[in-house]
Amino acid sequence: MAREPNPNFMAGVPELMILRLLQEREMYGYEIVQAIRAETGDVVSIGEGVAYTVLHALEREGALKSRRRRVEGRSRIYYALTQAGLKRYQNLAGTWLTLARAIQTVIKQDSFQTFIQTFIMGGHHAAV
Amino acid sequence: MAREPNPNFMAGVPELMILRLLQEREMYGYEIVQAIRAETGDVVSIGEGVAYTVLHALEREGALKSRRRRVEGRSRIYYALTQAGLKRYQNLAGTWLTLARAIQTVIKQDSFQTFIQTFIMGGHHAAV
DNA sequence: CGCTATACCTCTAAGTTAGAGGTAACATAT
DNA sequence: ATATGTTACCTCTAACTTAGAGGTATAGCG
Repeated sequence: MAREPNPNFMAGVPELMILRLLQEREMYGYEIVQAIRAETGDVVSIGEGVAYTVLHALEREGALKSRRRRVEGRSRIYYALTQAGLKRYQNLAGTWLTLARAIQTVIKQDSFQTFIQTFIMGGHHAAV
Repeated sequence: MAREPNPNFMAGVPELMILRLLQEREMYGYEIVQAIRAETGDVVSIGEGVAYTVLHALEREGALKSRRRRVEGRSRIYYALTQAGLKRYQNLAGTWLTLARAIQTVIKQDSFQTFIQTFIMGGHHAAV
């Protein structure tokens, strides 16, 4: 039960990513976790525990609805966006775009340091 | 003691913003809170409680050092980055740039919805 | 049969944040 | 002098998010 110092770089990102995916098509938990990694090139990687927690919370709040399906002999719980869920995604996405822009602007003001980060030190990974 | 549902859109943003400012010059808590609002055009607005909590934590961890100064008859506690603090800022900034870029890319894939958010619904504000 | 991958789930510890609350000094206006 | 407002510091709690460990069960393959 040794716990890392936990950087905890962000909040709401898992939810945002999940809503983003479900806005396109119905998906199941396990699939969502893999898809987020694939979509962001591993920049964002959420654990299964977080994924299911978020999915359950969103369903409880009416943003998602689920149905059990048997596909290729496997039992899966597919989640789909409700109208409320779509609205929630649009709000979250809007807020994040604004925030992401603001942060980039502010941080990039030290261009020397950005140069180093981007071209010399290379990429970064955020374990969500 | 009525509590809002707490959107809690992000984590680490207050720390990032504070380090960013102190990387330029020595500042005091109250000043930092105003500066963040000004710098981001109110997109990011951290409460005093959060600001002082973060400042104290960062000092405890050796990322900042403080000194009490009397300026214009007012007693202020000025915080400055240490070497460790600078390093910490550079790491955090790098991670956030990458994250912000990834999120923007992913979200902007639904361009219709982005169009609406950006040009029709207008800006968003995030209370951190 | 044992192994791996799929697929679901729960729990705890640690962390962040909002917001309410509080103190004190100074500045200006009444 | 007193009131009000601003500056400037601080603490506390409740709510929430997250990481990570742990657990179950089924399917497919060698």
